[in-house]
Amino acid sequence: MAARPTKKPAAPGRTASRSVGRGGADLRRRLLDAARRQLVQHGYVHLTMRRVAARVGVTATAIYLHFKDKDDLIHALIDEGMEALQLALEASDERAAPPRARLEGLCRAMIEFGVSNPEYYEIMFLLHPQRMSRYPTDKYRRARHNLERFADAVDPFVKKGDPLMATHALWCLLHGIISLRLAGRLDSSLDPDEFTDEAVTRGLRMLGA
Amino acid sequence: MAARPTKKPAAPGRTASRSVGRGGADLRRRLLDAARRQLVQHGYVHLTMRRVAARVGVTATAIYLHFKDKDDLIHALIDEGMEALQLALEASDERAAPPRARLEGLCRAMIEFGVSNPEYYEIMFLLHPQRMSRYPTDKYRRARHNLERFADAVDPFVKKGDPLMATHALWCLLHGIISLRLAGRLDSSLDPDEFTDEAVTRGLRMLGA
Amino acid sequence: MAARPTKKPAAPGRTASRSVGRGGADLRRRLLDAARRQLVQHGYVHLTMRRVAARVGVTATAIYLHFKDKDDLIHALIDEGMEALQLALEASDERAAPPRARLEGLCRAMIEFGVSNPEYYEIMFLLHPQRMSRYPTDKYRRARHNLERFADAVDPFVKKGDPLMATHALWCLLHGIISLRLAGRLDSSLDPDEFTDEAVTRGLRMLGA
Amino acid sequence: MAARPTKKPAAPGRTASRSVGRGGADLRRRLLDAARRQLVQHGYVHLTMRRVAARVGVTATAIYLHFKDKDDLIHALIDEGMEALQLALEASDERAAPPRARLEGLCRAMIEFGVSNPEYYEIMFLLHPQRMSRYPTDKYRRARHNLERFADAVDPFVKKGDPLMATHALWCLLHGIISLRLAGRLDSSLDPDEFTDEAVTRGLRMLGA
DNA sequence: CATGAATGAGCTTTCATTCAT
DNA sequence: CATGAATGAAAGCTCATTCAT
Repeated sequence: MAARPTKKPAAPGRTASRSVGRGGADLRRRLLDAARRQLVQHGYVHLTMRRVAARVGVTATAIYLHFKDKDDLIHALIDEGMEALQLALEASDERAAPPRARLEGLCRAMIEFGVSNPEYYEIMFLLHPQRMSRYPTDKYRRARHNLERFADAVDPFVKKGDPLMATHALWCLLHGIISLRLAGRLDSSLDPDEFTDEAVTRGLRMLGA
Repeated sequence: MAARPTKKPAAPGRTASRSVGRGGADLRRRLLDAARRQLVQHGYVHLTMRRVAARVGVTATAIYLHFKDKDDLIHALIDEGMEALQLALEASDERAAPPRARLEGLCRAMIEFGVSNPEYYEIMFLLHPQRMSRYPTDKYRRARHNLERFADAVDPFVKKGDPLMATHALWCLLHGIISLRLAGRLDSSLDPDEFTDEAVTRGLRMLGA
Repeated sequence: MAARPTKKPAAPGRTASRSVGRGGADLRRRLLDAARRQLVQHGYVHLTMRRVAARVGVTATAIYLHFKDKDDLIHALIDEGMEALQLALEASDERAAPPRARLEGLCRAMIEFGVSNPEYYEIMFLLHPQRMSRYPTDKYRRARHNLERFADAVDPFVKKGDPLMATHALWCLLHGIISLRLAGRLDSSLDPDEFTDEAVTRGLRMLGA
Repeated sequence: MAARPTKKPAAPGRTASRSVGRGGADLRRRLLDAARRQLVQHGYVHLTMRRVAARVGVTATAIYLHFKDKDDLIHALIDEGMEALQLALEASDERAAPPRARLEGLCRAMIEFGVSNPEYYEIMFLLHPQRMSRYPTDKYRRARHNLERFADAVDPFVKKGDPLMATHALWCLLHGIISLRLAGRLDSSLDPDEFTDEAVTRGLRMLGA
């Protein structure tokens, strides 16, 4: 029933979502939400099936009605994350704006996403793919899509040299900012927001803007 | 290198004694090496005492002769890593060189270190401190020391603005480059070395060099 | 008896269901019984979850479905014991009988209980409370209740002096008798029953009866 | 006090016992002392070889030079305890005193011993013999000797009935008093010393005194 | 007389997962 | 659609004990 179609297309979130009455219904949704919360609170390792289930108010067994196994659950989470990021970037991508403003907006949106969705960011970019039983690589395509949006915005600035490389460099900077902030590894004397401002400015300069 | 001599002052690696059974007094070294390897292969959680011991050819109990507990083992690893990085940076820090060359050298050394010591890099910068039982914060001082070296090299380039922030921005870029490479999340069409070159160049430009 | 119905209200022991594998819902009961037996055989420390489980024919893990942890299991045992003793004393407390007969009956019942329920007696009175992770003190209230029954029966005999002290003295005698018998520390040339008779008689005389 | 000869008569531990300088010498003595202290602090179970050794400042291995195994150590402790009790009773046994005073003195000495040597008392009378690998029963002979002293003192009071039984009854009372006190199971509203007085008085009355 | 290094058995506990209902 | 009962594997750790030195 709707609630996040098992795999592909249309509806984001929950579509019709009529029955939320109390028990049954979109359990899948609630499981994912609980899992996401656990993820950020206790980290990947301590995301246990039992706890997720308990938080939602069902038995651990119930999870297996909706997900093949723990990895499947994580994969679904990654999917969601990818989609969420895509939406976030799309929403703040002002194609009509002047190139510099557009790119700056995208950068800020990216950082904003990472910082305010640490759970997603973690599984999307921090989890070593080798360490979770094979996340189907085609799923990463959506990730590439996001990168392409950046490439598109970066393009106007790159006169000489490979635009792809330039994009990647920017991407690295953004990733560095986000992940160090998430890990609490940024000097505590730095004001996070102020630093973000400066880092983005420098990021643009890096591209020659 | 880096070794971290605790008992045997002399030879780092494993001396001559190739012994495995009793008598292998350099067991500590071998345990650390095995643990480091496990860490990068399976991650923090799945670095198990049993596996580490087995890989070295001893019982799990034997580990406890050299390390108080799992955390102690990890901490020792971090210590080693910190020292190794410090040495690596020190070795390639040509203070006498022109500012630009010096900074570029440091950046390259940093990336080189991260890429060729994934085990160390991971525990040093990717592990959430909250998630491993408190690593004595004073140990992080060495980390700050490394950052300060960068700050020192960055200084000449920053005419206006906070040099600390500039340094951190560069640090973020470097961290992004390393961690994405380690996670295999960099576009496969990119030549790693070439990209490193370009990224470093852009990094310098970011600072106004 | 005493049973401690938690799930199945009816039959104590093990009902009809002799089942061992799945389905044996009275596993809790069987675990408690096994634990009790282990306790008297090997003592508190060597009462291991593994052994208890094995004796019953399940995995150690299964215990944790019924008891939070080892202490929880022990506590449940104490509870049962307290209840059993209370019932035993109540059953043989003939309030209507002449004071001497009543008190004598209680003494005999107490000894009888201790001697024929060594497992219970041990955890109830021989275990140092400091040495088992805090048994909720309110649970000891039932113990006091038993003592009060004795105090009530002792009262008529104590003309002068503190009845509480007299009761405790009697209690000490009874405890001494039971625990030395349980530990096999009573001279083997003594006939246990005969000795009990005499000791009780002397106990009453101790009170002035 | 001779240091407790290893087994039988002649040479006590170290013979001349000259060197107590610092390290070596009467290690055996110090081990026993440490063990006894551990016993009372952490209980029988947590009396570990390692801890005992550490407390004394030697390796666990060193213990095995002086004791066959853990049981042997405990046995030695029991021996000491028996001897200590014997000495304590002997010291306070005023054979010349009037019967009542003599017996009362013995009772008090016994209680005093138990209460102030909980470590000894525990292993001597509270440890189930079945649970420690066979303590040579002949060692218990010394225990019997102590009992006989009581029997001797009790004798004058027993006009009718078996004096042995009477003695045992008294013994039970004393044991009850001591063990309940040690276990902290005596009503906290009772003043220990006062109670001891009363209990002893009643104990004598129990014998007809 | 004593150590340092190591073992092997065992402990409690937790986890993902399954199966019958 | 969901549960309750159970499993098997594994984890971190501790203990008594031994052996070579």
